Amino acid sequence: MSKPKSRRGDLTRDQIVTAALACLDRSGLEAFSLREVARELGVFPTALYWHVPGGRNVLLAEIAARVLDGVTPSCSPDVSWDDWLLDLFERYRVAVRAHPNAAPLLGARLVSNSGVQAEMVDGILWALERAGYEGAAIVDAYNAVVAGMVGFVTIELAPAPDEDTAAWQAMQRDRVAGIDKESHPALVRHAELLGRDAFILRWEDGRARPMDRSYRAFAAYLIAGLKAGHATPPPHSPSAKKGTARGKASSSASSGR
Amino acid sequence: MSKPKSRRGDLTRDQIVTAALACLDRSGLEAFSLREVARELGVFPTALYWHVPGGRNVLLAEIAARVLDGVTPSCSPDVSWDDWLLDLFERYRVAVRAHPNAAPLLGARLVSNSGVQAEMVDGILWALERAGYEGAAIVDAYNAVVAGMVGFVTIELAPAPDEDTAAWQAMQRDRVAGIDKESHPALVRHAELLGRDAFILRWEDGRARPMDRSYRAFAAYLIAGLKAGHATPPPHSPSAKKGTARGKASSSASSGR
DNA sequence: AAGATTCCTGTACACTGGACAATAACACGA
DNA sequence: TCGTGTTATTGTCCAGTGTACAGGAATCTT
Repeated sequence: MSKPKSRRGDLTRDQIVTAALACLDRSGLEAFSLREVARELGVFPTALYWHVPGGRNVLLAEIAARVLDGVTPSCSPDVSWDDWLLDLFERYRVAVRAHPNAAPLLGARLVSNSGVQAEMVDGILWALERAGYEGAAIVDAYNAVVAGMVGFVTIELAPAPDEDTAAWQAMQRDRVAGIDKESHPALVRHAELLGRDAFILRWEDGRARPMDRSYRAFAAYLIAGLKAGHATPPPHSPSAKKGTARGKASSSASSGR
Repeated sequence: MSKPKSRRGDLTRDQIVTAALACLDRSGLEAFSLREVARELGVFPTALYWHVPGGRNVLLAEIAARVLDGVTPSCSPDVSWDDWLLDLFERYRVAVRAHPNAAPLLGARLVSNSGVQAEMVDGILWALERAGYEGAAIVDAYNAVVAGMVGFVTIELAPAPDEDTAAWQAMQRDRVAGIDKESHPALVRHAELLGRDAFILRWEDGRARPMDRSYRAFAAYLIAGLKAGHATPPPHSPSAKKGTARGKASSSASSGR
């Protein structure tokens, strides 16, 4: 699988990305190294620079693009816009779950290859138009969709520390078990149910314990909000002063375009 | 600030975390190194291992905890639950924006220090209880809140590539400018407005161009969904078969406990 | 046949996180 | 006052990283 190289001019950019994705799947993002990719291809590390100028970061971006290849559903007018969005949510998650180690690339980097994802962007806008959004409001709605979809999956798959998992899991479990009943009553009240299925408290990541139900609920919340939000355009728009009341805190405001 | 060390027994864990956070703020996460932290403290790199067993990763986790210290608003029954959530959203973002380079730590890692964030968890649950959530549904609502809040900010602050930004920005801008009008009509239609304020298309990250308005809109959507969602409990619950209609795609389902 | 281009081999460098042993400074009981 | 053990830090070391750069061989062009 790695040996039948060595001929001349065989090394393709695609091959490199494929091999790199395989490495990433196998060894995780922390341990990802150009040298391992090169080893896999039976090639000197610096050979990669010829096909992937820009080196490591560019290669990682390429991987991200590859992972997201083909996620966007087709824009058939037969499906309602909200069903289309739900479909996109589902497919995105499936695609990323196929390469969970790539999740941080998609969520915690400004992906450069907007070319590849153009159809996704186009699709979302198309759906939101059909939902009644237009003008400046569509920008916020679009950002909400992307942030929700990408954000949830990124966090769901955020990797747990790799050092002896057993001990760490036990520690984590004990920690939530030993939380003060007096000062954190609500937490203790639901500790049982939250257990391994709640962000922050859980001791397994989304690989070991998928969060299908929560993800679907999340998508439902968001889309419900988008349905309502278009009727009453959120905060901004011409006249809007107290829109949604605020509490306290928050120093920096302003600068929102 | 870095010299008056050298005495004995002066090195504290807190000092280390402080210095590390300073390094992170200055040099970014990619370039973050124990050696730089040690240099800042005027100390040998391996000395850090004494106070921070576990090394790099543990130190990063510690930083994350430090950044989130004190975000959670107090749970006064005077504010409505949705206002309280809005306040949390706002404060969380302000806290992370103060140390944008730490954003990936919060969003793309399973933070271990659940102890520190116990009050946040407790607060969210308290708010959701007042919103009418209980039983299994509260888990999903909780996850939705965390995923939304953390997810958005993580993506907003996802770092742009650091290599000569000017050239990269130009390239990125040209790319969206040159998108095919025929195959991506909706995109081109809104390209003007989306421009620098939309995920994926933008060529600056959230440091250079904050997304205040979109964030607030996002929070509003989500909370609106949570209001509605509690009335009609989402997908699951005893009898629920077709809940929300689905489109196509989606191979893997199941396993949601 | 000769030259230019394309692709890859090698070498080199500055840097990383972290294991480990030696060593200095202190605390404290005798 | 003197050991003596614990704590905190210094050094040394190693395997491994990304990538700049100089060549050299295979292939294509003329």
